[in-house]
Parts: sequence; structure tokens; C-alpha cells
Amino acid sequence: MALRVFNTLGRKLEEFTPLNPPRVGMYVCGPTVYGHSHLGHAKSYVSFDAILRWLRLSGYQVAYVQNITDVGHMTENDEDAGQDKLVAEARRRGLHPMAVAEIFTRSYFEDMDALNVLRPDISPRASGHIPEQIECARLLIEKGNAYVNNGSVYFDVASFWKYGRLSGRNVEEMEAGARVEVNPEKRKPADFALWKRAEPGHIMRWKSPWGEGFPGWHLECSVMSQKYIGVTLDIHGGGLENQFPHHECEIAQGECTTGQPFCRYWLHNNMVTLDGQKMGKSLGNSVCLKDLFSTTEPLRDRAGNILVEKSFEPAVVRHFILTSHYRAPLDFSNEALKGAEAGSYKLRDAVREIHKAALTRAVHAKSEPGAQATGSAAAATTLAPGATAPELGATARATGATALEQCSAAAKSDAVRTALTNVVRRFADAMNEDFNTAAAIATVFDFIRQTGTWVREGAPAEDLLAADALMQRLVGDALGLKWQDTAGGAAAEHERNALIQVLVDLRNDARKTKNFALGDQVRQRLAALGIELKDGPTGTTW
RNA sequence: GGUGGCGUGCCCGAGUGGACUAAGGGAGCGGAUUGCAAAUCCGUUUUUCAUGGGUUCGAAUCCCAUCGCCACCUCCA
Repeated sequence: MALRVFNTLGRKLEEFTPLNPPRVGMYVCGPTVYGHSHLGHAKSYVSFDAILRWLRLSGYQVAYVQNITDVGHMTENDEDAGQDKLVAEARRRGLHPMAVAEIFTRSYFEDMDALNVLRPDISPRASGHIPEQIECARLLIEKGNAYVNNGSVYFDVASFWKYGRLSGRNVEEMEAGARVEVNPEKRKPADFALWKRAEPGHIMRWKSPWGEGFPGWHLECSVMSQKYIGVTLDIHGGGLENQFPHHECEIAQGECTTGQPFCRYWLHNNMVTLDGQKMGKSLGNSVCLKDLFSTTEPLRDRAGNILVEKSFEPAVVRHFILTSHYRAPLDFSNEALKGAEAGSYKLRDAVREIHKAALTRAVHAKSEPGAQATGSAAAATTLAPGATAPELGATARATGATALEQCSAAAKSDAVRTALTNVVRRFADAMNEDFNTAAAIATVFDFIRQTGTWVREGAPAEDLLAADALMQRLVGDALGLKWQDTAGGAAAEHERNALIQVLVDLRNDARKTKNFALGDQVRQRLAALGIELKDGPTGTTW
């Protein structure tokens, strides 16, 4: 099944065909680094991360570029500067705006790393591409698409007939609409700035042919995407709210300078709400990711109502985001997060179970002469690092959609092979239909019911290894779910497990002699340390 | 005010004309298992898809109206 994506240009599902396969040039609007990332950022970048991962797993060589906007918003005298506490704080501490940008750029990557969002191949900074932006503005003036007025440069919207096509807007109608205030320097209200004259109080300023100033808000994306990807992007992603005017302006700038289509597929993610309401700093219900990941007390809104009662690990937040579609709005709430957490941990435990069982049985199979089948040893070798490395996403990334099919082919029994093939098909069908991660996760939940059965019933090592390999591909590589480790390094983990095993053995001895009081004491004291013992038919696990 | 979109069972959320007597997860309940418990497994909770009309042999899915919410028209993922 071919990949279909919902293209905002045309507003319908279209088969995805890159300009120069297997290469794909993908650009996603990055953050403006003036504050810590919040739930909205999480939804956006987790969504595009899933898209990126699926494209790569499908065999595309994706060049992924995402900007860092560090120009244009941090000004000394802007009216909204007073509302931005962080800029206010920066000023109070005497920090340069670039220092503020640096702080929040790092913060952004920290949060995204925690969410297991793959880093872009290139993260260009707007401030690092001023000459390119000046050149673009100059070229647009030369081509008759822009004009200079009093040290600023404006794009003449009337010169580009396609303006408004992406967002389905009619420039004439908008002019009829009541705008709050129209910059008198513009010929038409819909014209937008390519370069703005810097007023005396403006800190971030660069020399240009039109005097000192700074680039317009939309210019960086056109310039930097085309610089690193080429004149025509395959995919441009971003938040729904940026459709107009931001993306519309990007198209205008990009196409007027090159005469070529700017982007083939426009993908827009929807917004988050909190308890059904818009989330916003001004509303006092904004939840920032650092708080959500590590708070030790409930997060409250301005009125003191509890928004989130405890912290949730990044993988749970990621899991929750992926259970909805990227084009659908997602409502965060304490209850929803708790539900996602329970489900996510169920998945985590099942993924760990099949992994452990596969490795254990592979080792046993090796030690039994004659019992070793082809594939088993190789698979065990491939997966062996998984015993010590992070449990997911550590498998070597194969190219092509066949990466998933290879896993199922390695199974020994027909029944398991068929089951794995079905899982691959369902999962791929879901992802190929405009990246339906919710349906993909549903497939994985059905899959863990099967792997659980195979583990209990003692399926052959080859079957378990194949199932485990597929599970890691789906959950780790495609969905990017990587839960926190219970302990530090691999060695520490090993030692810790050995110690717990001693206590478990002692407890089981006590239970055999009906000394339940002692047995329960061991269990309770381990539970107090966060180690939960579970007695099953094949022994005690934790 | 204009434009685009959404509203699914107790909760979150897929599905968008017939395989839907609605995926998957959560929660509750019952059972299996267990010395107890947790986990796991099995079953169950909803003839129902904002509301009211309409089209159709047939609608959660299409049309109209109403209500609510979200986004954009001003920087915002």
C-alpha cells in the first residue's frame, strides 16, 4: 500500500511521491525560543517525529530541517515585550536577547530529547542567516514583488496571484474585513514585511541596503529551507495556526524568487486543549514540559485549580499524543494522562517481557546441541546488545519497508510467521494512511496479547526472537517509545537485578515453609523502594 | 463579523456511506489464577456516534438547521 498524506494544498489525501526519490526534503517550522516548550510543542514535534520515522523506515532518505527562530520577537520597546516574563527577566538580569535565545534553544532540545524526538539534520538559526535573508529581499525588490518604504521592505501581495491559495483566503475579502491597525507604510493592508527598520530601542539589528533593521517574520523559513533542501521542498510541516499568514508568505517569497513550486506537500498538525479549553499563557493554564515531566506537586492554573496532579514521564506524554491523529485536536487532562500512563506501562511491560524471553530462550537454544536453528544465532547476536543497551530503538535501522517484513520472515512456525505478517500489514496500512499512529498503536496492543501468549506457551526461540525484533522496530523505531530505565547504567542494572534476585529467592524459600510474614515483609520493603514483585506460574518477576 | 475545522460509548480516542451489533487504551464490575496481592488471561459495562430534521435499500459517515468547542483574520506548535 502506497503512502497517502493529507495535503493542505487541495485539502485531500494524495499519494506521496517525492520529487527525487528516494530523497525527501522535509522542513518543519521550529520554535521561537523565548520560553520553555509546552504541551503544544510536544504535540507538534512528536507528530512530525512519527512522520519522519515512518518515512525513514519506509526507505526514504529524509533531509530534515527545522529552524530555530531567534530574531524578531525579542525587542526592548515592543508593546508585547511587557507581557513576556522571560524577556522581562532577561532585561532585569541584563541578559542579551541572544543569551535568552540560547537558554531556550537548549531547553527545547532537552525536552525534545526527553520525548525521544529525533534531532533535525540541520537546525538553522534565523540570526545566522541574515545575509541570505537580505539577499532574498533584495531579489524580490528586483523582480518587482517588493518595495522599500522608509527603511523597511514589504512584499507586494498583489504581485503574486497564488497568495491565499494554501489557506483558502481571498485577499480582496480580507481587505474588506476590519483590521485593527494598518501600517501606513504598506501599500495594501495584506502586504507583509520582508525587512523592518529598527527603531532606536531595538536591540537585535543588522546593517542592510535599507539601513539598520531586522528580517521579517516569514523570511527565514523560505530562505533557510531552500538553502538546505533546494528550491522545492517535498514536505513542509507546521502548526495549523501558521497556515495563514506565515506559510502563505513563505510560498509567496519562495516562489517569486525561484519561479518554481515552493513545496509539494503541506502538512499541518492540530492544536491541544487543556480540559477542553484553549491552552495559553494569558489564560494561565499553560503546561510546560519540564514541569510536567518532573513536578513533585500538582500543577495548577492561575485560579488554583489542579491541571495535572503529578508528573508524567516523557514516554507517556509521547504515547498519549500518538494515540490521537496529528490532524485532530487533542485534549489534555489529568484523567486522560493517567489513562495513557496505565496503557503505556502495560505496553512497556509487554515489550520488556518478550525481549527478555527471546534473549533467555535464545541462550538456552544455543547451549543445547542440535537445537540451534538457522537464524536464531544471528538474530540473537543482533539483538544481544539489547540486554544492556537501551531496550528500544537500539536495533540497527534497516532501509526500506522490508525492514518490518524481514522480522516476520525469521519466525519458525507458520502460525507465528502469519501472525507477524498480519501485524506488519495492519501497522503499515495505518501509517500509510496519513500517519494514523492511533490505529498503529491499536495494532501493537493486539500484538502484545499475542506475544504474551507465545511467551507463556513456550514458543521456539526463533519465533520469540522474530516477534521481539518486530516489536522493537514498531514500538522503538517507528513509534519512538522509549520509557525511562529503572536504574542507571547497564552494569548497575545487572548488579541491581542480581541483588533483587537474592531477596526473591529468600522470600520464595520462606514462602515454601509457610513463613508468609517474612515473605510479605520482603515484598513490602522492596515495594517501598519502588520494586514490585509479581508471582507468576513460571517464577517471580519484578 | 468573516473563513476553515471539530463534537464518537463512563473517560481518552480511531473510524467518515454497507465487514460498525464503533478499533485500541483507561476505568468499573464478574470469573480464572494466587497463601494474600499485583500482573496476566477470559467475560462484561455502550443498539450508540452533540441536538433536530432530511437524502438513501442502507449513515457515526452525505445535506440543512441549531447549540458547543478549536483555529485563523495580530506573534504563538
